[in-house]
Amino acid sequence: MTTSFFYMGRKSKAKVRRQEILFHFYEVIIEEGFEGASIAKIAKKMDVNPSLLIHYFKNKDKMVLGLIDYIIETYSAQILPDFSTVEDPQERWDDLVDVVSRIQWNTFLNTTVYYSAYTLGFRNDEIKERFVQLYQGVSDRLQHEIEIACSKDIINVKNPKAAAKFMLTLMEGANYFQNVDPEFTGDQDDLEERSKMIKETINQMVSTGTF
Amino acid sequence: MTTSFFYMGRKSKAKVRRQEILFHFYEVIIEEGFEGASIAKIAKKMDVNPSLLIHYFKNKDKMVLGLIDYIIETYSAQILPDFSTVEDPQERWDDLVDVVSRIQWNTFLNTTVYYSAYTLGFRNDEIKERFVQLYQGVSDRLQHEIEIACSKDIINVKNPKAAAKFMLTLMEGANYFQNVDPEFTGDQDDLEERSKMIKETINQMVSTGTF
Amino acid sequence: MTTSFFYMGRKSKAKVRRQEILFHFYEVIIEEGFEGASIAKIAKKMDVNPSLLIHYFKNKDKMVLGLIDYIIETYSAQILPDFSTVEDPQERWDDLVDVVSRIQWNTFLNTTVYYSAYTLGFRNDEIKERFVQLYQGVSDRLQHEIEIACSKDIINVKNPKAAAKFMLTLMEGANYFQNVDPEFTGDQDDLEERSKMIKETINQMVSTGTF
Amino acid sequence: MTTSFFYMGRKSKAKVRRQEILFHFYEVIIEEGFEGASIAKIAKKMDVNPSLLIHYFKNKDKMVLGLIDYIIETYSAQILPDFSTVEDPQERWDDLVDVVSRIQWNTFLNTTVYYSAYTLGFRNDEIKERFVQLYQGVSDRLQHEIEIACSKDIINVKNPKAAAKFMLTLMEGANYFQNVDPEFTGDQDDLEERSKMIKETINQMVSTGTF
DNA sequence: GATGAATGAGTGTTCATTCAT
DNA sequence: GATGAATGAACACTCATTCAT
Repeated sequence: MTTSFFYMGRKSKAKVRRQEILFHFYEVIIEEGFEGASIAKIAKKMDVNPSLLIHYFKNKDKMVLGLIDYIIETYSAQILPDFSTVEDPQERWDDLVDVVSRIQWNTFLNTTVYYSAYTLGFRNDEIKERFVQLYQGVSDRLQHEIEIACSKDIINVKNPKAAAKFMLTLMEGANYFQNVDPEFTGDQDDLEERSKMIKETINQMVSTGTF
Repeated sequence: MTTSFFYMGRKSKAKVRRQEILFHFYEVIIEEGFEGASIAKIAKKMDVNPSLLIHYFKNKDKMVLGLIDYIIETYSAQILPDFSTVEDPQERWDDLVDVVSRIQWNTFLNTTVYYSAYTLGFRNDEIKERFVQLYQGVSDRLQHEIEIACSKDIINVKNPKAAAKFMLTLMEGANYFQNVDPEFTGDQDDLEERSKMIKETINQMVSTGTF
Repeated sequence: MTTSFFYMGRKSKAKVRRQEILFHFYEVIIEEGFEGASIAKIAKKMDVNPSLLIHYFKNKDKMVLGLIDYIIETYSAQILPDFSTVEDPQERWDDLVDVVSRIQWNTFLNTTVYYSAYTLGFRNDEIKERFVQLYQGVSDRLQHEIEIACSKDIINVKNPKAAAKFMLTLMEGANYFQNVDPEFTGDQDDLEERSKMIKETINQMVSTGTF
Repeated sequence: MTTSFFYMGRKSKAKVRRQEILFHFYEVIIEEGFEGASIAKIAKKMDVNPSLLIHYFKNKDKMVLGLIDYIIETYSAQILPDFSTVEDPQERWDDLVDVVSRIQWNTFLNTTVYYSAYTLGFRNDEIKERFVQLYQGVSDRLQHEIEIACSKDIINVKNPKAAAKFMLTLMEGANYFQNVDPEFTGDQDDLEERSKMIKETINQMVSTGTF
């Protein structure tokens, strides 16, 4: 539908509304699970008519895709800070490893929502592709940092890509396992200890020439 | 209650039926996702009446719990073989590391089904508990093997529990990451290479006194 | 779903229920038009749950097809009586022409329902086919009567098929036109007059060698 | 109210828009049936906002009435040409019969649309009235031509109105029947043959004093 | 003149489940 | 042990329509 200059009609609220809807979608999934998150429930939570959600997303499938994007953007934006401002190379590398070892993405992304989305990817290529790209992006950034650290002789790695993947594997494994570790308390000491272990593992691997 | 032959037969039939239902439940989840797996669809696939499923499981919640058990039993039974028959300690350790590094549980448990079940745990304590116990069991067995290898001076580990957790983390991380790695082809060479890297990582960590 | 001898389950009411549903479908169309005949309205009229209609017909399309069959069976059963018992050939022919000239199928089939169904045929080959066969059947029977009358020298027709089609055309045209004729009162005298004219037309055509 | 040039322009734009909407309404009915022709679909086809259609027609009922008018105007305009310019009375009559025998109104009016509209008349007096008047008009014109032909001794008819109705009946019956005649191919020869038969029938009836 | 926001009733259909047989 | 009848709540979605801009 072309919007001519003369007949503009009502101002679009689409961007804000869509964001708002996705936020509530997210909230309902937390409370009721992905399979329990119906349009009606989301609408009720927003105190609007269910058909309004359809108005903004055409159908639920597109709403789910919107949510996936929302999740992935959140993840991307928060998973790794920008290290390019850190001048000292040793410090830059230490910062990176520090961040990687401390990451608990269930603090900025609800676990149920995240795993629900991730699981959808196995039966939906469009969704899978987004996750692939997400991890590709993170992997690339890690690789980039590894290469820099390497060039400054901070670490010793022949295959930066493999090393980046190893780091990612460790990050994800730690996160995954945390969910089922009965000894995981979440308190500061526990987190510190785990972080330290991951850090040591990484440093061990990047200094002994394994990669 | 007498356990006559007849009674056994009856009981066994119910058991078989339940197994059969769970198997089809599993299959439907693969095709339609957890949220798409309805009693009607399962019944259709089995070519029986939907009421029959209710008859055997009382309600769907209990059917889901049955499925979780089914999954966890499968996982438990297949994740790690029994190494107690291997006499040579070095060989026993090598076998273990070999198995751990090669594990791809998506070969014996469908990824969608597994992650769906895993995700349910975040909102259902009963389910969570089963997963916790599952990993606890695996962790205990790994720890046990580490202790044996340690006592025979094959490896050098002060904190066997931490080492076991590290191995689990690596296993799960590798599995998780595989799903989103665009470079993962699944062919023999690729698998071999990944396996080798995990093996080296483990051996590196258990020999340098990190744990 | 196979119904073994041993486990028969509950007795099927399908045949009766389906008929009952179709009857109410028909009734609702009369009151609200085809486009206004929703499953909910039919169910309400029957004082049952809407999902019960789905239970018996799977979906609305199949319900519509069921209705078409219902209509066509009614039409077939009532449009022409059996003339084979009439022994005297002249009487047999006269009876036929009498019936044909008097037919007002809106007395045994509601006009809205009938035309709605007929109209559906233009966009649905399955429905169209049923109407084609319906008219084919009537045409065949007319042709058969014409041939008999011909062989007994009651009438003089070289092309019985064409004559049969002409009679059908006249029948349908008269019915169609009646609906939009402001002078059509429907009272006895009017009907008689129209009937007489059709009769004369037919007899004129089958005696002067037009066919 | 002054009919200034400007005002004319505005008024004309509305008229054009309304025509445009009705045209697309018509098109959607062809594709989706009357019951499937929603405002949203029409708007989508026109690539305008649904509210615009309401803006021009107030509500759907009035849009339907507009469509009926559109159909009836088209029908009226095309069903019978003006014969008043034909001077020779025999030729004039022959032309008329020729036209009548050849009419296939599904060439200038889609069958689905026409029958849908016609069917609506049974439950809506306003619509019925328009169809009645439509056929009244056609009937009057036929009667007029019959009277002229009679006065010139081309044909022999005592009851011109009855003869006109007969012609209309034949026209409509032929059209109706064509839709369900499996032997109707639509090719030139077939049409020619049918046309010839109708022509003969008419001429037979208007010369033998049946009317 | 035209758009987009928003509603509320309604659509067909699926859901898990109960109960009679 | 198994089926089929029946329900009632819920599902995603479409409907015509109103109103603000």
